[in-house]
Amino acid sequence: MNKIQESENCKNCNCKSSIFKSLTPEELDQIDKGRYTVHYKAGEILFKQGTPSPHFVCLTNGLAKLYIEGYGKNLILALVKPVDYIFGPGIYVDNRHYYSAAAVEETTACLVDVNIFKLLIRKNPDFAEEFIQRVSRQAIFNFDQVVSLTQKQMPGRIADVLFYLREKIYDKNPFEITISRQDLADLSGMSKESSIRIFKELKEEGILKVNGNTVEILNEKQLRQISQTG
Amino acid sequence: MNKIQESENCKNCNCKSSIFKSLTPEELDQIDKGRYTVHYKAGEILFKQGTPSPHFVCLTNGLAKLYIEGYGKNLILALVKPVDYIFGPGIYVDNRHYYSAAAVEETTACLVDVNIFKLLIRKNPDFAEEFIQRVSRQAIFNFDQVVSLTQKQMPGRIADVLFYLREKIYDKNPFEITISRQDLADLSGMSKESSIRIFKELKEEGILKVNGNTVEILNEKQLRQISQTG
DNA sequence: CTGACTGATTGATATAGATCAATAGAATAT
DNA sequence: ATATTCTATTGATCTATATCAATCAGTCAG
Repeated sequence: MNKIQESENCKNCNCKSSIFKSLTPEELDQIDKGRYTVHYKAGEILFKQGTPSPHFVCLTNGLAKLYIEGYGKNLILALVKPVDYIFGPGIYVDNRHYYSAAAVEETTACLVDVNIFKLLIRKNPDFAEEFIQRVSRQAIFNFDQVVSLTQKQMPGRIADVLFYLREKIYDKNPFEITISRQDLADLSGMSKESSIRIFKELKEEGILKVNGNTVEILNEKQLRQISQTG
Repeated sequence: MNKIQESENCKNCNCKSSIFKSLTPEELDQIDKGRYTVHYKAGEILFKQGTPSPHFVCLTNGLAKLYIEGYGKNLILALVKPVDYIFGPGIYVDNRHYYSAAAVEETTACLVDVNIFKLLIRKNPDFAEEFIQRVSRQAIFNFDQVVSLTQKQMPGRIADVLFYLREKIYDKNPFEITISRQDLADLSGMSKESSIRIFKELKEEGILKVNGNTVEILNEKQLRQISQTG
């Protein structure tokens, strides 16, 4: 991920998430007061499922994974890249995290006091609406994911993950995969070995070109087909 | 489900969903203006995935299922009973339904104009906050479901569905299952035949007592165990 | 009462995908 | 440079679960 210029203040920060666009300069000042910046090395945990959630996280550099620690394995709900924020549902329920977050690459994040955020939600209807919109989009994404995971076979699920990585995360083709094969498996709800095997098959069929961690989707049509047929 | 007394007006309606508690009488009047009551027979569709979503639905009687029509099969996201509302994420995104809803039993619902609802979200911060809380709880529920569906084996998934039915839907033990075996399967992400088989096994092990459609959880501890071990 | 449709049940079979085990590379430490 | 550790890869085996097919029970129209 490209390095984004950080700022000393939320007002003139060019890495602020788009939901903040409806906030006035004064409101951004409020946010800024309860904010601090933290750096994480790859692999480090931002927060753990089950722990209290006193702030929400805005990613300004790097890449993080959000994952549920289930029964033996993990399920990756989403990857988060700059500039996006991580705002779990627990904040409006019992102030706990319902999933864990870990840095996949070297990562920088702003932590913002959750109470200030909640206050602004009450005060600024545009901001509230923007927020509800984000939460809604997230829910729709989760629907797609759960259908993919429960109704498609492995090749379809891997296809979906590949499209996700290309369109939502790395934003180009070819792209360099910076997550591990285990992460790939946790994203597609299968064993690490299976994800590797499907990956290989797609490569052998000429649908993917794989060079180390650099992946290119050569035959988009066919991959789309695989995604559809499950 | 017991029949709940309906009213001619939202203000003195005793079947209003609890999120409306933060609304003033005037605001309830507004809701009431764009509201109408509809009856559905068992099996009838309230709305279809993909169609526009001009109102949100508040269930006052009966039982409905919310389900995603996937690749060949359906996935039931939730059952909805009185008094609860159905408010899909599409309303704040592109005004489309992202899942379908159908009556499982004879059902009555109030349809409320979505624009009035949105207006009140902007106007009344308590209402907005209440709404966000609901959406958050829903998200947490979905997390639990996706973990159950992707990481547990069939007995664990059926156990989860049984607890769901007892605790969240029928609210008693023994309870009478009013959904079909196919619905049971769509709730637990497996084939109809498999759901029947697991059901039978639980009965034979003495964990369940089954009499027609009346089910009693006899050994809660053991069923909880099955849910845990996957 | 009787055929005919629908949902529930059971059994037999096939297979997608997990698991286990071994090896090969890469990366990091000594 | 070498040892060590961790991740990636491949192969062999096993099993959970789907699918197919048949039967059974209940319900409804005539």
